Amino acid sequence: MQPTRPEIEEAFRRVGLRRTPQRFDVMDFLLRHPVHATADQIYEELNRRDPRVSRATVYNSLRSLMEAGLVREVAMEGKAARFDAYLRRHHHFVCDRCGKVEDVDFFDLPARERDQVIGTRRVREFQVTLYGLCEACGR
Amino acid sequence: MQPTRPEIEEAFRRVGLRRTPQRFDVMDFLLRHPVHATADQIYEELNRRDPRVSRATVYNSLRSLMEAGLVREVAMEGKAARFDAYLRRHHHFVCDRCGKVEDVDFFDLPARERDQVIGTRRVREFQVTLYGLCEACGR
DNA sequence: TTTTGTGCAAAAGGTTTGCATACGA
DNA sequence: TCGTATGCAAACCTTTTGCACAAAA
Repeated sequence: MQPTRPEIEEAFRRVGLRRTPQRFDVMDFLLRHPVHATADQIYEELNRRDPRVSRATVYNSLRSLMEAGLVREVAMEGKAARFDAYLRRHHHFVCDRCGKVEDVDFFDLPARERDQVIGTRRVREFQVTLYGLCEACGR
Repeated sequence: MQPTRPEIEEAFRRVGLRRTPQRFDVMDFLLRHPVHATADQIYEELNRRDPRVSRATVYNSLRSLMEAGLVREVAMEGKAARFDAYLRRHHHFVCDRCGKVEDVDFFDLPARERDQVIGTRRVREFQVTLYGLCEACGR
């Protein structure tokens, strides 16, 4: 989109991604809407603003952004995947009722239990997903 | 299949699920193969043993088992869903290389951090997923 | 100029559904 | 018997792919 968003340009440069308008817009959308949109929601919005944007390109962009580590896919039971700008570590909260996915601040695991449980596996990363009722649904 | 498996019959009775051969076999398969099979893998195996088993019925059975809380769906980024008999709480480990999903023993989260992070949301459950290299791939 | 991305439409999974029939309780 | 599950095939939804053209570095 219009506002230059130097952080995106810088991130693209850092990971060696070409700056195409479509790819830029996908990243921009994810940063502006931290609501874990589906590929289709991203497509609808970008295509409405600029009809040149195709569904395939949204998927392609998401893939390159994921491969570059700037975006993460949040696998959702049964439903379409959701996407998440991943510039800083965090966990997720999924509302049982409205299905919304919210970011929650990162926190670490208790080292003792974790080490006991992982045995000799080499753990690169972990992700905590909490389920329950979000603030709006919970009252 | 053949061996009566009283634990399954009992679980079905407990949650009020009819005992059909197909449904029973799906549950039995998941208990015998704690490898987080896809619906299609379950279908292939059951249909090979008994050609009367259809794909739709495998999906239907998985759905009723999930609704009854006996089975859990493990959402996998990009790929087909995997299914997991969920008679006791546990977490998951996903191998980056071979894609295998392993159960790891349940452990709790540090209460302080968790409460800070969830704020006023009502958390019903949580799930930790660890990523890395499994024992076989790690050396 | 070289390489990579884009758009389109078609294809490929994976999962759900409608309907007549079969089966469990 | 009554109500629910099954099997089949078709429908559906999401995602990927092949190819010719366009744009980035």
